[in-house]
Amino acid sequence: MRQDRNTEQAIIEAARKIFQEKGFKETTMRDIAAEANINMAMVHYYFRSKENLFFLVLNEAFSLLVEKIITILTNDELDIFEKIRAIVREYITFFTEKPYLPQFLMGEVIRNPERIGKQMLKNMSFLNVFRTFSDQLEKEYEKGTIQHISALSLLLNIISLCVFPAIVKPMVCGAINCDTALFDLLIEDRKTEVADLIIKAIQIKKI
Amino acid sequence: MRQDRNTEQAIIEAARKIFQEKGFKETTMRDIAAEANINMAMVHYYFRSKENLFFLVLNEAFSLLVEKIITILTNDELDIFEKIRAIVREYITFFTEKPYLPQFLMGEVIRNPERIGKQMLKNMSFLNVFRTFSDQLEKEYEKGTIQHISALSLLLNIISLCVFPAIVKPMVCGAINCDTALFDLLIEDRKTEVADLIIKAIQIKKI
DNA sequence: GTCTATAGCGGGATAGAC
DNA sequence: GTCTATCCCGCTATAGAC
Repeated sequence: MRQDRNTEQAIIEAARKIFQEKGFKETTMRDIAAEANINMAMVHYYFRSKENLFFLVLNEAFSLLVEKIITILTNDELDIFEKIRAIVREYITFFTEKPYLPQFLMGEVIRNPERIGKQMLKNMSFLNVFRTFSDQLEKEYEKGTIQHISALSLLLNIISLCVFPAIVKPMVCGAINCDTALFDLLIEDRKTEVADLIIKAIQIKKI
Repeated sequence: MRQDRNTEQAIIEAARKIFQEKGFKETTMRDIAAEANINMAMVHYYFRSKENLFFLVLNEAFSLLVEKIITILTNDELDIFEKIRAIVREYITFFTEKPYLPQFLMGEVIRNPERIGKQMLKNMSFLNVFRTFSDQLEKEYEKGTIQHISALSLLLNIISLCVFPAIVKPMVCGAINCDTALFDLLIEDRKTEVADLIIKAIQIKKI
């Protein structure tokens, strides 16, 4: 009985789960095989090496995030403020639904920053998107509605405020001895608060 | 010839360097011994296990950071805004001087969040400091100078904006193909920009 | 395609001479 | 205290039977 796709799919799903939980080094091929209810040799049969399988899962997750932000930034119908609100809402929601992702991705960003950076660079659309957004910011500045700010700095602020709290959530809950559900409420509020904060900080108040 | 302290010190310094560069799993006792110009057995003689040595280095680094923020938050002579400015300035400066630290600490926060959280909880002064700051915020709110915001949310914002950019610096430089020196300039500007941003966002404008 | 068994290596830890 | 040599385990990867 042929069950190529079944087995392959089962391995990918198992790998996704275990890698995202434990990261590259802490995950063993035995773990993955066990989770997929097959033998360790099969994992090598389908994916040749642990690295191959890992990068498959990593790129998959990373692409999701990058596509989200690109979709928003290239939407001509949104002004700067709507884009900010959309990014914040999408990211915080996404991380709430997939709580392992921030740690998983950040772990790899820390372990191997150049690899991910290079890969983003290859994806040329990213640089273009960045420039387009930068132009839009410049125009808004000339209209006198916002302060001058570099696109990089603005994006860094947005991503920082969305991602970092998700990463430190387990530590903070331990440190101040609070329930994770309570922290989730705080995060829920941040879906609008963070955007408000950033917009208020760059917006020039009308008289 | 007795050289307890020399050897012990050499090991700690070597461990600090290698662990901070490569993290726990990627570091081997052989690496550390080589860096300290001694034998691997000596490292075990002085510190019994890899974990012992690692936590020594980790706690050392982590304490530095926590003490910095506690010192600022408990300084009665500073108002809310001065505290925000001081924390931002101290942290960004610190991370610029020790570029490995953010990655190192964050790596461990991701790998073992509960352990660090628990340890902070044991350090009871931290919870008190947090409450004191919370009270100060409440008073400022009653004076009508700032919007209502929880101490946790505010601190999360500050730390996020200081730490996250330092962590992703190598990736971002790769992604947009910019020199790290250029990125450092951007970070330098953030020593005041980040505080401005946060203060502008919570401050209630006088009429 | 799927399994069992094992090669082969790199790591932490330790015994024991000096 | 310091060294060399070695133990022993757990991991990735593969050989080979079915």
